[in-house]
Amino acid sequence: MDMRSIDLNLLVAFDAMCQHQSVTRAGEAIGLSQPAMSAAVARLRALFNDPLFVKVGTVMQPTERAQALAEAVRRVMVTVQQEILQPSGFTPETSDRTFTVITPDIGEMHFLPLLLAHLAKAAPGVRLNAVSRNREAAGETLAGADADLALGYFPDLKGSAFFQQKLFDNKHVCLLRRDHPQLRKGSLTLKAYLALQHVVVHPDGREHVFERHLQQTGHKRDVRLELSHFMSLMPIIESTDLVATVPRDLAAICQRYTQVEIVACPIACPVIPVHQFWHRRSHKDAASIWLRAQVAQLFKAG
DNA sequence: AGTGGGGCAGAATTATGCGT
DNA sequence: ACGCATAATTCTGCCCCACT
Repeated sequence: MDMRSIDLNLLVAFDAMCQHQSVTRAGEAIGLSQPAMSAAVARLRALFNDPLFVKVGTVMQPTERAQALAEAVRRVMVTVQQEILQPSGFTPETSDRTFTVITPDIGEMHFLPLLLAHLAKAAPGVRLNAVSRNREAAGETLAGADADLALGYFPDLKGSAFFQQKLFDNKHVCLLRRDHPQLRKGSLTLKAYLALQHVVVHPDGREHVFERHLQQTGHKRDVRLELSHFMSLMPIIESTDLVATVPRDLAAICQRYTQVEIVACPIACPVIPVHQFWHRRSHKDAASIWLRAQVAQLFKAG
């Protein structure tokens, strides 16, 4: 049977007949006169090649064919009512939605603890899925409906397809172990900074703002260790004389969990603007709007 | 591509017949 | 008397085509 040959309103009539077992009552229930309802039943009979409802005493009793169809038709009615005709809204208190957020490992450390704590109270059924994407893939993932939000520094997410909201500026600071000899010598001068041994993180596919700035200004450092993950920094800084130059939010997390100190960086690198990004596809989506509002409330500076 | 008019098919309504 | 089916009539929505 071709879907196009069926008037789906006939399923409404069928469902009403199952519920009321009377042409007149079923018609009243769905706003049809008795003759119109009778005609709808006649069309259903022709469609399914079965009487569907036969008069037994005072009721129109469903035939075996009608009984076999009834449950499936009811499911269609419920699905249409609940998932198509319901006004689009988002109820955080009862939602069991899973939000997917693109963010690098720094972002996971910075955003997720606070966001999760907030969700536990405001939306206890909501789940979070944090994924890491490089600069090019972040846009494709948002556009492909595989993520709701990107949090962090994504300079490539431009154009009319994407919206963004600035959350805060991240500047670079230096991270040394708490009993590092340099800390006894006062503030960190450029000369002292360049004389130290450095650990540098090159996360895969991410923008290396500070490295690019050093190249442009011609400063040369003694790099003793290169890493691909920020997570490894904490035990390494804590147990060596190496210095790392990292975004302030990461440095603050390291300081919270390990014996390290934050020192102002003597090289004035441009600040890194941290935004939340979303695709125009989810711009009007009630759940996405709600999530963006929570992120802005929790992390937007000023 | 969008709009408006004519024609057509089918669904709804009214009136009525028929069976229980 | 009540409820279902049917004939005649009316109404509505869709399609096609011409026009802008």
